[in-house]
Amino acid sequence: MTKKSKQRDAIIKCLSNRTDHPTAETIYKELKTECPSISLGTVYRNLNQLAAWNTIQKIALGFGPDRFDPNSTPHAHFYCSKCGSVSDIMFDDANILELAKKNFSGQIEGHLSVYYGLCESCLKLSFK
Amino acid sequence: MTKKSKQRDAIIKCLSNRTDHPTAETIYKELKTECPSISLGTVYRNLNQLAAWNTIQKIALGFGPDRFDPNSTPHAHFYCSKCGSVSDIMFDDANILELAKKNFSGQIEGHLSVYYGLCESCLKLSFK
DNA sequence: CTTATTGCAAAAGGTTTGCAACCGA
DNA sequence: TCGGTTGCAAACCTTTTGCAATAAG
Repeated sequence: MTKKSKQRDAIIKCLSNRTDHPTAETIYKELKTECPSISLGTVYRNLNQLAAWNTIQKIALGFGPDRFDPNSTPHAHFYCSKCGSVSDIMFDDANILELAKKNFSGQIEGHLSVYYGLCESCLKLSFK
Repeated sequence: MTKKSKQRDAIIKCLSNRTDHPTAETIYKELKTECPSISLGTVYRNLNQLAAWNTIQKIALGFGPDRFDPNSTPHAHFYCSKCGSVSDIMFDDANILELAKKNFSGQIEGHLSVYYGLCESCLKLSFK
């Protein structure tokens, strides 16, 4: 049986208000002001729990700390190698999964997909 | 100027003889018999160097230790969530990159792509 | 002789975990 | 009261790094 907790609620609220796919540490620091007793371990524990419940999504970039996304629908992400920002790339995965399945003899259940390069604003800056 | 080293050659040879995308630790243990003085730090240093030279490829799965692939051509990988094996999925990335570019306003330079599920042999076992 | 490379061990970075205290049902 | 949740700190896992010694050119 799962009980409600002030900390978990605060974590969900904080994550839902953001579109920047923050790290556990970022969330921890933000919550520290409104809930000074919270600990980093609790943030990690709750984020993992929420991800296991498929309420949120954990995004591994392949380097550095994991990011978290309040949108648990499977979608690809983009990492800007200049400013470090992470954003969504929304498009239908179906064709991609089809293509992958055609080329693989096992059973594909999911896909971690991270594109990298220059985000829109860094791209603009590089032309100045 | 880059000098040749017995250790680096042994690492390349070891990796080239494998198709299982080993971790640095696995390579280290295998080399330990033929070259007992080698250290894990040296294995990491060389693998990173070779990846930077684009001689090999470093594969981040998003969890656990990184894997290494003697094939530096960009291609997707598959991780079996049952047996932990990593294998290649070869197919043309071009359409996928096209699709991603259409849906993103920045400049995409590369793509980390890891599928997961059951590999062929684990799939067979699950029907027994 | 010069300097890239090594082995070693310590440190870094990110995350998990054990445990006693706490709090919600 | 019962057991899920917390805060804390220590442990963990993987990888990087500083440094003196070694070896390639």
